[in-house]
Amino acid sequence: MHRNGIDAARLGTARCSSCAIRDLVLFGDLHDQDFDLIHIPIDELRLQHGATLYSAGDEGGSLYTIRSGLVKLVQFLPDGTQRIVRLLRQGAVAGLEVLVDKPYEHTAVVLQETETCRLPRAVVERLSKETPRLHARLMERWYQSLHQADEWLTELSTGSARRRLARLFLKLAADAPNEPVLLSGREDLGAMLGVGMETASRTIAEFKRAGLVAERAPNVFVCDLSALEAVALDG
Amino acid sequence: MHRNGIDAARLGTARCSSCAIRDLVLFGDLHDQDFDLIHIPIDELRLQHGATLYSAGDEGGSLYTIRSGLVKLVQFLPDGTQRIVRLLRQGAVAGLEVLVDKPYEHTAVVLQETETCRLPRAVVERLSKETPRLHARLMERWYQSLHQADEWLTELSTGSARRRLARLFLKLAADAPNEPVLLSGREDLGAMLGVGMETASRTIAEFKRAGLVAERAPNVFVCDLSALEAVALDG
DNA sequence: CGCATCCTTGAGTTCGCTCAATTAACGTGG
DNA sequence: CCACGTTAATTGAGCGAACTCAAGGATGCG
Repeated sequence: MHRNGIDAARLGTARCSSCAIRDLVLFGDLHDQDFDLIHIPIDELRLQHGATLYSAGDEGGSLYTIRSGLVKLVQFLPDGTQRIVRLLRQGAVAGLEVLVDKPYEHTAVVLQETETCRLPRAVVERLSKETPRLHARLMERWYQSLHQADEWLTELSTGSARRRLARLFLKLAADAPNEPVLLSGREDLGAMLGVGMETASRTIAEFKRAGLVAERAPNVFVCDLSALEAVALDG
Repeated sequence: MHRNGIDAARLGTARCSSCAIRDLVLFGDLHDQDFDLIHIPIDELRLQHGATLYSAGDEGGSLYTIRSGLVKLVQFLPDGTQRIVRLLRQGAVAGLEVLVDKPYEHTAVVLQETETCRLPRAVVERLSKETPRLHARLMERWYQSLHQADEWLTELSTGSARRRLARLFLKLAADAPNEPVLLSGREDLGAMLGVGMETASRTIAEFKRAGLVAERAPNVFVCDLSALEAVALDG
């Protein structure tokens, strides 16, 4: 399952009822008696940059709740090129498709050190049968994924490379406006925006010259959000 | 609700238990006693080209099951341009977002004469509480939407206009390889592929000259699928 | 120190956009 | 029945953006 054994550290068996980010995760609404239904251990994992949660086409055994970090969902085209279709952050769920008995649609790769809970399919299905509360949570995750997919299409796949890049920075900075934005290389950047990596590099360089962003360290950017906003709209 | 009263004909109150396409629709798995729970009428509507099911931002009152026809989901960008993010055909559901208490994400516009069942939110929620069978169906719809969204991004928003157009034809012809493909104008075509309408027109013209497609009547195309396949891959 | 990887930058070409003019199709009213 | 107006589609010309191919720096690790 885990191709990069080196990069996957099993932290232990999760105790959901005392989860620190309980209100964010899939099982947040469950009660103690609900957890009694779980007889399969839920592993908690820490994964390093580059580790693979699962690969497209694998028969899905588990869903993954992202507790912290950043994960990319990659889709490969017949011609070999790849496209990043979504980013997953704290609270998101990867691998929902296993709930409808499909193999994984994407390859899920860790971009920044990630802590995740692996939820065996059987656990979610069992709980889903018993407790209506989980349904609402599940639908919210489906919605979030779908919403992000649509946003990705309209915001990051439409308009000039300048505008796309500006919108990406704004999106990544959105929930922590004062924190620097962390990226993971020009190649990935291109794959997110649907442009070549040279174009990504050139556009970043241009942004730096214009003072829209500054690269504090490799792939660590501080952004002038209002200036980026202007670029996202006017070009 | 219906901006185009002219184009919306109320066919009557649906009787789900004798639905002709029951195995395709959302309520397909329900039993007679389930339907007893419904005390709100489900309207069946016939809508003409150009009619609007709902508009982005509206507070969602209902979901819509597409019984036949073709509907586009359109998203408007801040700068005024619009992008078609998905097409809905027989069996698909529009407006799932109302189930998580969100306003409609898109504007849903009829491209080809469409028959649809309007499912008031309260009905779906009520049934969803009572019968687990509906959950599976609902998740399948979420999955279908998400899957299509991802496909749309990788197949119709990546690569040259030639390749995108070829892939669109293949996608539309997929479930009826011998039927002609129906489109709805170059403007919409551009909005699906993320290119200008002039480019859409030019590319169609090029395909016609090359014998890849033939336009039997305005917006009615017969396709050479294997030739299109080659274009989709090699360019 | 040397190799590998990632990033940058250049030059040339192609592709798609914009603006604009022309043609085609269709429905209305004279 | 034809002239007209309206809307959609086509086509051209010029421009700008992004791609490709390729070379040259930077950085880090063994």
